[in-house]
Amino acid sequence: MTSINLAKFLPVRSVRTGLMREQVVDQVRVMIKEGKLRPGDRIPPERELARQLGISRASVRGGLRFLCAIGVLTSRHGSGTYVADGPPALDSEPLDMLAALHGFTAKKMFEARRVIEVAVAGLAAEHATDDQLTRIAEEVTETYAALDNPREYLIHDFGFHRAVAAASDNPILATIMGMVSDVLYQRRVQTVERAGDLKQSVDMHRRIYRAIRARDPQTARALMSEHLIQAERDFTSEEMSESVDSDALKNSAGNPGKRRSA
Amino acid sequence: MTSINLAKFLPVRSVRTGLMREQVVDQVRVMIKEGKLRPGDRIPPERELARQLGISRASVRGGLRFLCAIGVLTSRHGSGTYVADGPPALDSEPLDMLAALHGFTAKKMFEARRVIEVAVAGLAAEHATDDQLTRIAEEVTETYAALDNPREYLIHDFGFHRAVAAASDNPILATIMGMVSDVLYQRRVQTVERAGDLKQSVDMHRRIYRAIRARDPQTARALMSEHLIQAERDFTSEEMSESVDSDALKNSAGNPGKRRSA
DNA sequence: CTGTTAAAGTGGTCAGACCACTATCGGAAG
DNA sequence: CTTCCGATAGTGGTCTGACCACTTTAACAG
Repeated sequence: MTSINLAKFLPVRSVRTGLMREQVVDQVRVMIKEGKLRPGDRIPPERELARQLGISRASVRGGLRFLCAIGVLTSRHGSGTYVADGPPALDSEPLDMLAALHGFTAKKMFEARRVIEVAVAGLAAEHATDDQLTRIAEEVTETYAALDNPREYLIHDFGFHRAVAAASDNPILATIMGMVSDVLYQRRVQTVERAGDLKQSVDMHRRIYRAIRARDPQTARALMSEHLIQAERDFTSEEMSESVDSDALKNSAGNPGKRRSA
Repeated sequence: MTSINLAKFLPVRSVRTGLMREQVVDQVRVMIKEGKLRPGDRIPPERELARQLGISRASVRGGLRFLCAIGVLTSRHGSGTYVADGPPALDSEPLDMLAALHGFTAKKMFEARRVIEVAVAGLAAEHATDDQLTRIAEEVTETYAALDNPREYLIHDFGFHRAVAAASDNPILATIMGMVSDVLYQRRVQTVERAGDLKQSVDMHRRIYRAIRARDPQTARALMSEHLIQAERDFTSEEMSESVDSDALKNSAGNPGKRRSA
């Protein structure tokens, strides 16, 4: 680079009425859709992007923050900004906010979850690989082992459902299910200490697993439906039994899924 | 306010290792969950939020940008920042990016859509109000009227599905369906000019509508399933017939849903 | 009362600086 | 030679203050 920033002499703002930070988003979007950016890749430093696009670093950061917010990028302080890797996932925060904003009821939430999970269970029975079956079985085992530890139990409870979704061979449904169940998980973790019969629930997990392993979609669907109807009942009764110390452990609550921040 | 900014004298950064902009997100999140912020409300100006929280305006903007990105807030240049209003909706951009990043196939996309829409059609048959039935009928009519205008046709095609979802009485499923179908819409709009028999599709819409109006969930579900299987076939064949001028109208493509920007 | 204009308010951008954290590489200690 | 550690860039995070672009409002002229 031989010269000072030319941008200030060019009416860049005028030619494209769009926002400056949109340039960053568009640039990254195009590169992703053209396959030039793969999960795990590192993108250029903010200062260099600013120079390349002829805009300020503040605007670059605006665009990058947007992409971080929707889960496409992740920033690591001191290291760089990377394209999100790992299994595809949608942040549950938007849905969670939407639920609070529009007063979505738990009943409707469970209904949505049931619609998706029942289908997912059927697909898993059709498509699960041996590895995926093993993964499901492991979660069942871990859940049994955590029957006396509500917090740990819950992690493997939802881990089971996540494993089933992963075995459905449909990443879109798995991703959406993960988003919905994550919202439910965050509510559940606050009440699970007052839970009733946990064993009954794991037993059902085991039966679902067996149906999937037996390649029996119909049974898998039926059992999953029954299981979720029961889960809703349990959840509702947990919420009913208000206890004074309910928020004692609210803060230290772990999360089985990934949790993005701004 | 009687004093200068005190923040610089306090080791704010130290006590909470968290990011500064997270303060903004947390503040808004709490206010939403406590019901103090309703859709359509205007939040304080950036400069005032910065003063209240004792952080810089840049950090405030960071937090607000995050909330805008996930669809909770919308900024209006020169006016203010508002809590998102209108019907609940999840931005399709995250799912769209995820699809590009992980190579989700159209086949899987349609499968996911079918799972959700079939269920939604059944629920609509059970719960649709008269107004919602009218809304669905209107979309069918408009679609018939646009049979000779592929672009307009497509808007009302997806409008029909959106109307059915709205009638399901489950905002979560409706929101998720909107997100998925929006991704499909954006791909479809690029190929619809080469579409084949549009009338067959809208005829099916009419039959679905009748099943819903007749309060016949089973038929509604069956017809919706059949309809979407056919829609997938149509879409696939449209994509096969590659044409040189396919991107001529790509830019001017309208969008029936809302489209957020950074 | 109506239409126009000026002013204030607000989000968007810019500039340059400094802080906090990470990764890397060289040299010192074992 | 290996291991450990400290210096050193490199990178994202934050701060400051200024100015620009747009919207809204209110004052003003007709």
